[in-house]
Amino acid sequence: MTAIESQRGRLSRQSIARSAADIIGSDGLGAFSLRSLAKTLGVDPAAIYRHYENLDDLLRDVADLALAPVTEKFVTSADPLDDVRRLLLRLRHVLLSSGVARLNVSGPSRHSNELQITEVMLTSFAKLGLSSKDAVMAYHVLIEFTVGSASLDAPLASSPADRRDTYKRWRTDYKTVDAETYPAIAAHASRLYPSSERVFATGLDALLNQLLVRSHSDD
Amino acid sequence: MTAIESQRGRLSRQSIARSAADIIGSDGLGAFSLRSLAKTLGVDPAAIYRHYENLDDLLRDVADLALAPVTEKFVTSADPLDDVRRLLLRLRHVLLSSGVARLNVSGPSRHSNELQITEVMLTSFAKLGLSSKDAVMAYHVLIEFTVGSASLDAPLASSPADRRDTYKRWRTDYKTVDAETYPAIAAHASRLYPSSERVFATGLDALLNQLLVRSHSDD
DNA sequence: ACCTGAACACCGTTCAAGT
DNA sequence: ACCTGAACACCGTTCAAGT
Repeated sequence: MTAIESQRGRLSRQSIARSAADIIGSDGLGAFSLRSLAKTLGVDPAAIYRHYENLDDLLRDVADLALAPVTEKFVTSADPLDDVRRLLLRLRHVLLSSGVARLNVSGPSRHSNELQITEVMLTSFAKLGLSSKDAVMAYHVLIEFTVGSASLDAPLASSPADRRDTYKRWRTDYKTVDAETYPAIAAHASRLYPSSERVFATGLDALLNQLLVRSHSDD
Repeated sequence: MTAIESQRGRLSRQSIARSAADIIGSDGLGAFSLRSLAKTLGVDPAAIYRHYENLDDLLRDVADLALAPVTEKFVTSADPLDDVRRLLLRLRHVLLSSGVARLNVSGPSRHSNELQITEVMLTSFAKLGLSSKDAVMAYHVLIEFTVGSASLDAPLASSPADRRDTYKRWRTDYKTVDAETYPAIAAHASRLYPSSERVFATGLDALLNQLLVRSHSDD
């Protein structure tokens, strides 16, 4: 109910990043821009440049902010492999539900939530007896798979029902391909495009399984 | 040497898509826009809309055009698993070198080059004795890993030397994290960020290995 | 010190007009 | 039928000006 009395000191990196994360979380990445953010904040677009160098700089903060729920209240168990599994399933879910999956932040942000995820994974691998070399490699492979596949699945993240419909449409599209030129596709058409959750879970388990095998030979 | 004599009939879906792929291939995705493409073609931006419904429609063609080298002169061997391995290494390389890795084309284009890749993979899995269900799942997992990780590695694709420098910088950055809060990261700092090629190769081999294991139990 | 306002150099897309 | 030109509703970013 209080009217805006002063335009000074209202902004901070925190309040800007949080507002940006809110816009992306509720209306999607497509609804976000520096200008739409400024409008939401009731501020001139240029004002943001007093707090952030540029859009990339801001998005790095937004991405890390969105990752907070991944390690929040995460309790490690006696099974380090299951810990990693649960953590990465959480990571995928958070990336998709927060709307930041498609955010083009290149390279590690090295902010707290990202570092926390890295720390949990590397600790788990150490518990599993992996060498430093294997642990680091496992970390990168699993992160690339999780973040990469979340990024590919993100555009379909609108609603579960919409997603199923999209997949269904793609499957029927595959049925129309020429069976002479593409016999294998024609034969598998009805099975193509299972739910992306099942694809991810299958790939994740395959990778985790193989990490166990690797830990035997290298110890 | 012939001057432009007529503005009519100079455009086609083929010539537009090819020109777009050329721009992206030589100057990168950042240099491409509908307007920059129109300028290269010596045409008004609006002219493109006579041939393509919108940008997404055009990019679908561009993406498939870029995939041509993947199956070109690809010869299958007596080892179907190695065929898949070679195909996906090619796919990654083409995605990165053509500049289209970051192209946000959601869903399958169902154009010829994409279908060709799908056909080779599904055929190889059949040769390996995988069930239809397992073959389709393997296909999706491997494509998500390959396309997803290429997408994440793309921004670093400038030059191999630049890439190494970037990784080196990141590794030294990790050495500055607080060793009390992040002991595992501190312990592994010097090893973090191995070459993305090695990460991909490791993940790919892990997944392919696991596919063999799976094919035993489900036959 | 922090925000505003205007400007710059861009976008994708639409639509009436030309040929 | 195909392309042009102008317009619309946007972008991120810079910089002088206000308070």
